[in-house]
Amino acid sequence: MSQPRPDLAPDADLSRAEMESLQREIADAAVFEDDVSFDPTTLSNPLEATASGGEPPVVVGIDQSFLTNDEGEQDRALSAVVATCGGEVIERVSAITPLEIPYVPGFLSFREGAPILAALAKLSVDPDLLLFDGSGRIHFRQAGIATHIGVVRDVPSVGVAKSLLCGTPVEDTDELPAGTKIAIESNARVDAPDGTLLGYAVQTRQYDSPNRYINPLYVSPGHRVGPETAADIVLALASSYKLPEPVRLADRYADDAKPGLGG
DNA sequence: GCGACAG
DNA sequence: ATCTTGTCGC
Repeated sequence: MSQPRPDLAPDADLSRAEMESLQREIADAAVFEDDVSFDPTTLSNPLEATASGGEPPVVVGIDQSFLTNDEGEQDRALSAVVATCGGEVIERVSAITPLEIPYVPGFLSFREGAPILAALAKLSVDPDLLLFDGSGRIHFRQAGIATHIGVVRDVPSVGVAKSLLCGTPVEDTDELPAGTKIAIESNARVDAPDGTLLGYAVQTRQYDSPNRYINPLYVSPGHRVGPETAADIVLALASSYKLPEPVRLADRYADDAKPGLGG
C-alpha cells in the first residue's frame, strides 16, 4: 500500500537538476492504475450512489489565481479548494503563499505546490479524489502537478489540462463529438518508452451546429487512477460545462477568494 | 542552432 | 495565469 510522502513535497528552493531528480522520484512512487475507494461509475449519478448504500465520494477541485503587489507584479499565489459530494459543495478553503519562482513549463508544481498543500491542510473533510488544473502523467518526467500533489498526500488524483504539454495524440483531435476520447502516447520528449499511454484527449462538450469547435481537455492520471478511469471521471463530472464541475467551481472560487473582493 | 513549452 | 473589445450564435 502506498502512503503519504511529505518528504517529496515540492520545494521552490531546489535547483533545476534537483527538481528533475525529485520528479523522477515522484514518478517512481506514483501509481498509474486504479486504486480508489469508490465506484467511478457512480459519479454521474450521485442519487443512485447514495441510495445504493455508502456515501458518494468526496471529489475536490483545485485551481490557482495570483495576487499582485503595489508595483503590479505577481507576488503571491492563491489556491482555491472546493470539495463536493453528490454534486453539492460541502466545503471550500483557500490559502495564499508568497510566489517564489516564475512559471517554467515542466515545473508547475514547484511554483504552485505550496499554496495547494496549505489549502488542503485546512480542509476538514477527507478527499476521495483530487482534480487538478494541469497535467498528471502527461509530463516530461511523468510527474505533473496532479501526480506530485497526489503522491505527497497519497490521495487519488487526476490532471485536467486545457492544452497539451507533451505526448502525441494517436488520432486527429479536431472537431471531436462530445464523449470522445483519443489516446495520448509518449514521444521523444517524455521519459517513458515511446507509445506509453499517458492519458486521453477528452471531448466533454461540443457545439451542436455550425462552424465553431470546442477544444478537448487533456486528462491524465495523477496518482492511483488509471488513464481510462481518469477520462471517464472527467466525462461524468462535466455534464453542463467543458470543465468538470469541481474544477470549474475552484476556478471561480480562486477569483472570488481574492482579498478585498468580497466573499 | 531550431523548435516546443500545463498555468 | 493575467490583461481586455468585439463578435458570433442560441
